[in-house]
Amino acid sequence: MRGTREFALYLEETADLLSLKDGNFFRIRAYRDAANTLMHTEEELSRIAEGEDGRHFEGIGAGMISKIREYLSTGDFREHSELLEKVPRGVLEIMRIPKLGPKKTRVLFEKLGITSVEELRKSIESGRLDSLAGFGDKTVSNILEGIKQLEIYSARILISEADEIASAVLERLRGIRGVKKAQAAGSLRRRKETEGDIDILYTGKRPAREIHEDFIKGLKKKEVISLGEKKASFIWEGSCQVDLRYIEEDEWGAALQYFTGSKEHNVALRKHAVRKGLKVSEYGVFRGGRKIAGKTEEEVYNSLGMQYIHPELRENMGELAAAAAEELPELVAPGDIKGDTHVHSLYSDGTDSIEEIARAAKDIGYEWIAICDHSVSLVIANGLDEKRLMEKKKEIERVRANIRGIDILCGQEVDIRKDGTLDYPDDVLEKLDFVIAAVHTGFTDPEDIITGRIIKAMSSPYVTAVAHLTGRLINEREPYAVDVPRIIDEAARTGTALEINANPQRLDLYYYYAKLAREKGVRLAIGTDSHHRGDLGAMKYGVSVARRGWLEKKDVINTMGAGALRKFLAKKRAGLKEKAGGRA
DNA sequence: GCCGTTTTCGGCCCGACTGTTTTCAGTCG
Repeated sequence: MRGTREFALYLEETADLLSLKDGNFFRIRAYRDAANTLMHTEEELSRIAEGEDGRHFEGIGAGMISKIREYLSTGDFREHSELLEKVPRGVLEIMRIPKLGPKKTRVLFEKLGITSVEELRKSIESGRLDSLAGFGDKTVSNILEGIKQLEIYSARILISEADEIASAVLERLRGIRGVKKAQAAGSLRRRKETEGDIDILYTGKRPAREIHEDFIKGLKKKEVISLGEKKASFIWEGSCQVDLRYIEEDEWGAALQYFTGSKEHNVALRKHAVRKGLKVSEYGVFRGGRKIAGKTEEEVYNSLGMQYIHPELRENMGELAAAAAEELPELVAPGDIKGDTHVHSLYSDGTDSIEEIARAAKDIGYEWIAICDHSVSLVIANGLDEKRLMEKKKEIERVRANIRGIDILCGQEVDIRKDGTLDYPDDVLEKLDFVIAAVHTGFTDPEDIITGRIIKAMSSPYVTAVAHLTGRLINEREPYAVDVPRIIDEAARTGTALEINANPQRLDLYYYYAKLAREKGVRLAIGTDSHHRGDLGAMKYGVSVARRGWLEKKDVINTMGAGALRKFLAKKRAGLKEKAGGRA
């Protein structure tokens, strides 16, 4: 799987290099399509190369198969290595500057020999671009601004930050005279984990340019990127690009569909439409010159002979075929959630007492909550030894008696030690209602070591779920090396749940692994990893990941009532003890 | 380079905004 991803990146790079060399447009796209397919599969690269010349993988044909084979035996393939000899990687970096594409980058490289962003900046300062055809004053100043943007805004923002920005922009927009309805589209509406920019659509009864001009009053001039009749782009409070788009009322559905994406979903949808003799654009669905749909999204999908597809599913991962066959899943929804599986209290590194947490959970409408503090090894987070753990258990019993209507589970987030053993002995684990096992050490160990630790932990009858499986912190820390598909298989075998960590900086398990887990019959546990009761609201981000992973209510243990949940917890213990010969 | 309900060749998704080349190319989504 690791090899698959690296190979996909090489394909992507080959496409970039070809575009600089003025390669055939469709050939370049074929490389990108193949890269995209491989980015979204869990299949081993060697398995793909074995298969019936890869026919069942979209965009992987005989040519790609032979490149895969070459890559598997040599670590690279000829087209890629030869192109890289001719074009330094620094040139690819230049192409990432906003408003610089392959054509202009190529001119800079071939006419002036510029091979890095830094060199480009110096060349502009020394006036080397002044006499270059196609590089007027405006273009040059845009490049300088683009270099700054590349540095400042290159990190994608978290979905939680994007939600805040979108709310603020929507509030401002709705306050402008003539604006009727307004809504966020784009990756934010698909609830993608991070956003590169934010798309806002609106309808209005005043010329859009006037509305745009009203909107940008108060923004700094350099924050305004473009200002057109239908679209305006700007940087919101120095952090993120926002695009506003004016939409005609009767084209709302088509526009919302189009600007929600994903790009891959839309391309596939349009191909599907073409096969049916129809044309889809952001203005509607057309047969010949006649518009047959466009007012609502439902209408758009229905006119193409398929069910409405929820935005979270629109990643071209099989949703079009499922919608055409009326086989889309009934996605789990925020209202289905009856409890949170991962909350820290004052006992370790949280800020609230168990009673405060329980009352907050009850206010949300939960039926139960699992208080999972850190275990003894995690000294830095005030991990609990056995004595304090028993105090915590007693306190939970006291609070349980005090607050009616919510079940409090005594849980722990138990460290998986370096050797794969758990941080408490079995007789202590047995006293807990809910155990999530987690890796907090050895992040740089190789894949087989970390995978082995987790698999060993899952074999314990007391481990309910594995927390934040890859350990990534978005924009801060890369995931550790772990063979997720193997762990999913093992989770299925042992009846262990896998956590979807709902903290917006983690969102780990990733949605495509959640989908794989569902396909293998593994249950998912959504935990907010809250350290303050105000963080319990992060549940919605976990639910979004679940929805993006095609999960239904029955796939998510948070939808169980307290009684059903306790039965589920007992089942794994009983099952694994039985397999161990009934001696445990 | 991929692909097939116009099928082994000849197509391959669609449109807006910007800047500059006064009729369009490049970039972006």
